[in-house]
Amino acid sequence: MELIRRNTDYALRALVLMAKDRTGDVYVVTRLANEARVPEDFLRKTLQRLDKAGIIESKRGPKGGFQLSKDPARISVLDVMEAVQGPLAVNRCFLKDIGCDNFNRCELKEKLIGAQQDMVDLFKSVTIRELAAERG
Amino acid sequence: MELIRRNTDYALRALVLMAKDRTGDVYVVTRLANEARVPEDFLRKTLQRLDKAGIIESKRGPKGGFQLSKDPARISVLDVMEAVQGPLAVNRCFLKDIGCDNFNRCELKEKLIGAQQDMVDLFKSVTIRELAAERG
DNA sequence: TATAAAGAGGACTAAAATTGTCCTATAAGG
DNA sequence: CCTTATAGGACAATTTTAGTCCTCTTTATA
Repeated sequence: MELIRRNTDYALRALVLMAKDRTGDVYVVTRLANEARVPEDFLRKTLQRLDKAGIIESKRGPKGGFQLSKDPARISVLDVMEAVQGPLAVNRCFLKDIGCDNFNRCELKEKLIGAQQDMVDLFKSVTIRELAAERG
Repeated sequence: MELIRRNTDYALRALVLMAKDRTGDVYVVTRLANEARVPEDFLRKTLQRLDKAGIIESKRGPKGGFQLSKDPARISVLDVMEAVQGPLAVNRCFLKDIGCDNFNRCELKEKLIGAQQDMVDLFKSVTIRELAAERG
């Protein structure tokens, strides 16, 4: 069971690259894909989602590419996960738009609702800035 | 993205049923499946995993079935998740037997390792007894 | 203004994981 | 020895995830 899927992983790697040498540059997917060692087309799709979520900005045409649109300290792993792999939930019952027939009579609910929030908080507390920080 | 899969969900429901009216009885899968409203054959497979993990015991033959082999207060949701859907990990790098080529040089690692432990603790802290407790 | 360099977006395929079913074997009670 | 139950493996169906490809649009600039 893994919580962070490949697309989120790829997205995080790309964001870390962008956050690292932050000259305000625009990054072309080809370069990001090479450096992060991930499939280019797939990464592009993934970055498009980050764009829609307002985490990065895209620019078309020559000299185009992707660019952080926020301070890395303000981008959490949760933001990225949700942008890229959808809402985080302990299980189906807690998913937006799905819910559960049985929700109001369910014994499992009460405790798990807390667990879900804890998980959300957890991933909200880790930011790209921290991930990009060099280790000693 | 959901963390608790269907098989774990089914397992939890069955365990809660067993924990509730605890007469030491043995439960036949057919009954559990009906009451929990889950596919019988699939549930049986799932219960076999719980058996191997030592969470329940199986008895064959007439008057056979499944039975809790532990105090429900000593069965955590984590136990069930791991028995039924495998080890819990934030991502592949942290999975037993897989690891990651890049593990020692990875910036993502440090923070996520903490997140993983927090999640484990979280699910370890919720037990079947609590799930089975009637709500007021 | 033509060209080339990007991303946008959709269709599609491939692969993998998950869920579910079925068949035969084995154990055990009456 | 018959019936009830699980064990276990093979298999099928479904869903999710990952990845590719083709065409379109945007835009810098020669």
